[in-house]
Amino acid sequence: MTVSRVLSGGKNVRPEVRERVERAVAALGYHRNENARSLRPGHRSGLIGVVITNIANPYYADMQQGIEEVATAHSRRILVGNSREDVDLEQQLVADFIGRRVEGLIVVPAGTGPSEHLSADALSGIPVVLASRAVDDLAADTVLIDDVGGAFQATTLLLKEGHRRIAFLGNRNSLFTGRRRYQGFRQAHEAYGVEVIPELLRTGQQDVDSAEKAMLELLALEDPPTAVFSANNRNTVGAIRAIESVRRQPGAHTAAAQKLRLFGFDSFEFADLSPVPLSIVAHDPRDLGRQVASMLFERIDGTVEGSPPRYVELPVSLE
Amino acid sequence: MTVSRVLSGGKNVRPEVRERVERAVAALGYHRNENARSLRPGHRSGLIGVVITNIANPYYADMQQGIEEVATAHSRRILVGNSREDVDLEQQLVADFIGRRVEGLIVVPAGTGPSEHLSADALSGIPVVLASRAVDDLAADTVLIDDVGGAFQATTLLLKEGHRRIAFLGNRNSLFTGRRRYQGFRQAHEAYGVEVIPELLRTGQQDVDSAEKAMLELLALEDPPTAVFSANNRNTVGAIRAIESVRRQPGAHTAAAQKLRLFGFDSFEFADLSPVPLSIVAHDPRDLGRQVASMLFERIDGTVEGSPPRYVELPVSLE
DNA sequence: CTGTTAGCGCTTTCAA
DNA sequence: TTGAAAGCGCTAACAG
Repeated sequence: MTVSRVLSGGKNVRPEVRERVERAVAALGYHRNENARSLRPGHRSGLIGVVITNIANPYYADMQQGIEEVATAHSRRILVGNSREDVDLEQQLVADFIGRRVEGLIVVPAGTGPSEHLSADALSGIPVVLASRAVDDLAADTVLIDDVGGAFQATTLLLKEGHRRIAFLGNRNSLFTGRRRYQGFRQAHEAYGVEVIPELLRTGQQDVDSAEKAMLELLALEDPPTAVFSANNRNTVGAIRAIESVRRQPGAHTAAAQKLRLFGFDSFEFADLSPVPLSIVAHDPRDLGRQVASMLFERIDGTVEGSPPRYVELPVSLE
Repeated sequence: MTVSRVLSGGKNVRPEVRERVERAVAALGYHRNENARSLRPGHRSGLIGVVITNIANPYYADMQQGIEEVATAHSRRILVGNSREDVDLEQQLVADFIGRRVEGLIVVPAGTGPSEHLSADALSGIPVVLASRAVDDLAADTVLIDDVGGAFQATTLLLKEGHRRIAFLGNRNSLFTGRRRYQGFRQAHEAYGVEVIPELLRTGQQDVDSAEKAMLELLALEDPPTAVFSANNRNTVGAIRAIESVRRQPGAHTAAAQKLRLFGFDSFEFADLSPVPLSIVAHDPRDLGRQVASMLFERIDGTVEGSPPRYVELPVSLE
C-alpha cells in the first residue's frame, strides 16, 4: 500500500497523494501495527524486557529510570516485570518476554543458585545482562557494585577508629550482596588481625522491623558493640530506629546507644539527616541502570559480537 | 500445525505425538510468537501501557507496583514509559503504545491543559485511566487522591493549634495537585476567618534543593512563619533540610526554626525518622495503582461498558 | 510513482 | 486425529 510508503518517509510518493494519506491517517487516528511490523523478517520488536525483584524498592526504581533513559535513546521501550524475589516467577516472566520477542533482557536475578532459564541457550540467543547480583556458573554479562570492596573499606575505617566490637547487620533476601558484603567485612577484620565476633552477626532480618529488633538485641547484650556495619539500607533504617528509641527512653542500654558508630551500605534519602551519626557506602543506582542497559545494547547492536561474558564492578564511595 | 494444538492445551492430539512435540519444544527452546499471535482476529496483545512523569520518584514506583500486581493478576504485562513531565514526550509514548496495540493505558498526565492525544477518539477506542492528576475537559476515568480535603484538614489542624502565620510550599511540576492542595489550604483559612499571608506562599520550587532554598528564605523573614504546610514530599524534604541546617548552625533565625511546626502532604520512606517534628497527610500510592488498574480492567473487560467517565477521589489520613 | 505478490508466525475453519 | 487453506497487518521486491 502507498500508505506504508508515506508512513515510512514518504519517498517516491506524489506530494498530493502523500498529503491525502496524511490527512486520512490523522482523521482516522490510524496507527500502524508495530506487532505486525516486527513480524516481517529483519525487523525487531523494539522491546527490552526488564525483570526486577521488587519494583517498589526506590533503589530499583532508580535503576529502572537509568535503563529507561538508555532504552529511549535507542528507540526501544521497556517491558517491566516484578519477580518478587521468586525464581519461578522470574522464569515465567523471562519466558513470556521471549515470547514477545524482546531484543534483550535485563534481570536482577532472584536466586544465586542454578538458574537454567537464564542460560544462553534457554534464551534462544537473546542477550541478557544481570544487574546487582550474579548467578553462579552463568556465563552472562553482569554488572555489580563493588560490594566486597565497599564493605572492606567501611569496616577498615571502623577498625582504624579503634573499634574492636563491630556488629554486622545483613538481610536474607539479597543473599548474594549480603554474602559479598559480609565477605568484605570479614576480610577487613582479617587484614587487621581482629577476630569477627559471632554474637555480633545478625543476618536473618529482611525488613526494617526485623532489623530494628536485631539492633535492639545487640544493644541489650552484656557487652554491646561499639560500632555497627549494616549491609543495606533496610537494616540501616532499622538500626537507626532502634538506636533512637533506646536513646529517647533512658535506661540500661542508653550509654551504649549514645556513642554507637553506624556505617551503612546503600544510601537513602535523608541519610544525611539521620539523627544517629552515620557514614554511608554510596553508589548511584541510576548509573547502574545506565551501565547495564548500555552493555545490553552493545550486545544487541553487535558491537561486542562474540566476546565472552563481561563482568563489571562499579565503584562505590564513602560518604 | 499440530504444534499449535499442543501448545494451546493439547486437545485432540495423539498422546504420543503430543509428547514428541513437547520434547522438541523443550529441546529447541521454542517460544511461540506472541506478536504474531495477537495479530489474529479476536486476539489481544496482553499489554498495558503505563506513562509516568517520573519513574524515579518513589511515589510512582509504588504506584507502578500496584499496577503491575493487578495487571499480572489479569495475565497482562506492562510497558512503562517516562514522560519526564513533558506533554510532547507523553504524546509520543501514547502513540507508540497504541501502535503496539496495548489494551489499555494508564497515564499520569504531564499537563493539565488541553491534551488532545488523550481524548477518546485519538485513542481509537483504547480505554485510558488517569492517575494522580486530572486533565481539563477530558472525558476519561480519573483517580485522584483527596488533595483538597487533605490540605484542608491539615491546615485546619494547624489553625486550631493557634498558628496564624502558616507558610505554603508547593511545586511547579505537578501544577494540578499543587493547585488543589493550595485550594484546601486556602479554604481552611477562609473557614477559620484567617487571611492567607502572601509573603509566606512559595510555589516555584520543583525539587528538593529549590525547596530548601525557599524554606531558608522563609526563615530569614523579619516575621517568619510559625508553621509550614508543604504540598508534596519533595518540598517537605527540602524544608526539613533547611530547618535542620539552621538549627545546627545557631544564628539569627535559629529560634524560629526551633519551634517551627511542619505538616507535609505525601509520606515518604523514613518520614518518621525526620529530625524535625512532622505530621503527614498520608495515602498509599500502591493502592492508587491498584485502584487505577482495576478501573482500567473494568473497561477492558467491558464490565462497565458505555458508562460515563468515572471520577474517584481516594481518601487520605493524617499521621 | 503506484499497485501486486508474497510471506513473516499464528490459529480458525474446513477437509481428509 | 491430522493437514491444508486462508488471512490477521505489514513491507521488500518486483512489475507496471
